[in-house]
Amino acid sequence: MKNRITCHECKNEKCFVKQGCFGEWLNKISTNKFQHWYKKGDYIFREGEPIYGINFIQQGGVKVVTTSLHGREQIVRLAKEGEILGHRGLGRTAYYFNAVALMDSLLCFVENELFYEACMNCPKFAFNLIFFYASELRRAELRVKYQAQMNIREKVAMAFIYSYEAFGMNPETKMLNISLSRQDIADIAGTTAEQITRQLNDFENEKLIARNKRDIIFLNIKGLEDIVGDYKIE
Amino acid sequence: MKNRITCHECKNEKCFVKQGCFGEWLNKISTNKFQHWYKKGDYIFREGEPIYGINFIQQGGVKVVTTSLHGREQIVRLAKEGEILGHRGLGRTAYYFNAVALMDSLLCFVENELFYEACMNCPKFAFNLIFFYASELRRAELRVKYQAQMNIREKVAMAFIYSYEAFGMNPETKMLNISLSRQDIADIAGTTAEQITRQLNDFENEKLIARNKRDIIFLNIKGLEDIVGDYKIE
DNA sequence: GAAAAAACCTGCGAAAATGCAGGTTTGATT
DNA sequence: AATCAAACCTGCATTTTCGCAGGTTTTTTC
Repeated sequence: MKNRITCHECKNEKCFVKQGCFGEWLNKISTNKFQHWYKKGDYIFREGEPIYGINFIQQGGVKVVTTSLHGREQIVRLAKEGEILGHRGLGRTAYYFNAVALMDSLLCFVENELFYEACMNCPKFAFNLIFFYASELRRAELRVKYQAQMNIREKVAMAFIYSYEAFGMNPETKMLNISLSRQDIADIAGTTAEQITRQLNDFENEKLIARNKRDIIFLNIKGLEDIVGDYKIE
Repeated sequence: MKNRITCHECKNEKCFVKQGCFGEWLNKISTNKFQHWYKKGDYIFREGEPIYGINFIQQGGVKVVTTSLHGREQIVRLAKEGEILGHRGLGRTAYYFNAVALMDSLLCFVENELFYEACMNCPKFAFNLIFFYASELRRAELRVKYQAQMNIREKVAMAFIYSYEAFGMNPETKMLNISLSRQDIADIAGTTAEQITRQLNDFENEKLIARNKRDIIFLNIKGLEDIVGDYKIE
């Protein structure tokens, strides 16, 4: 709750709240929201926990991940500052997935009642939300197809493209703006950490990617996109 | 447009329109909606076509399918009477998937403007829609995990469970209430038609399923659920 | 900065899934 | 009822993916 940032001060212009709520309702959310810092690796919520409200990422990055099965997890989404978190649970009482901070992150939390009231009273807020869901649904269903049809090479290329789109890269060093372990990348791609290493070798030989210690350096994003070129990327 | 069924006569009590719109707005939709029969195999919409409105299935069954790639498609959803169709395109101008009638089907079509107005003026309608999206998103993301982690046996079992949940079975004959080709099942499961045949052999030997010509007979649904038991089904 | 722990790399055999080809059954048409 | 086309079944070789095990590098801890 310390270092409190009001919605008016907040620089995330794409945040749903700033996009859809105005005047009285922006004030209400701004004064009634809770803020909390999570350290890298902290769980923001876990599957099965009760849902008291909804989160917005003020700073940082988060992975949404299924519970482990046969030793494997699946990363369902990467989210960064300005994005909403926990929206899958709307209308439900318990979370279905886990959310883990990928770096130190500051989250804004709005309780259910206030959120529902804002939906009812700010049509633009509700509408943006519906559009957002439609877009997320489309992307998730595309990913079903990717997992079903892509080979490992394509899946790994897609995992890097996805990470790049989610977090971007440092324009000078061309390094991915987040630290992902081989296992994290495997959990995005839907394969094993060993396969990620093997594909990294290939991509390095093809001058698509370089490695510096554990960091990924993007040499040729277009080249990666060409690998998955037959599939729709949006 | 012939055989017109008004919303008041309609027996699909779970339809979003009947659940969320009342009085004046139910009348407006009822009188302004279009109805159209599609024959088995007809395309209801195709990827890339402009979106003029949204569909509700009055009778019949539909598959939503990605465009073919390397000779493979992916069935993204099965939908039957009472369900909404085309909601992925909200806020967009062109469809992202194809919808094909699996049997002769009657669809109700509501144009964009009327639909948007109803959203704005019937809060329950908009709210139900948001909850529906949240639920669909959750299910789609679970399917990403299934495609990434399940083996063929589990995927095929899941495809039968999904078909059963989507369309049900005849209580006397225990036959699936829809005719799906091996290729259709493969496109749900995310594998090839040959694998479906092979798994059908196994399931038949295990007395989980029987075959009558090309129809599937469910002998032991619990047994199928046990195969995917480690995975969350919801 | 040394020691310990964690993450990463790589070769290889095993397992799983695929794709083809040829034969069989089913359903539609006349 | 005969014919034809489509859908289905099945064996087998090939390809792809996996998972272990042991060694190496990087990061963390004290």
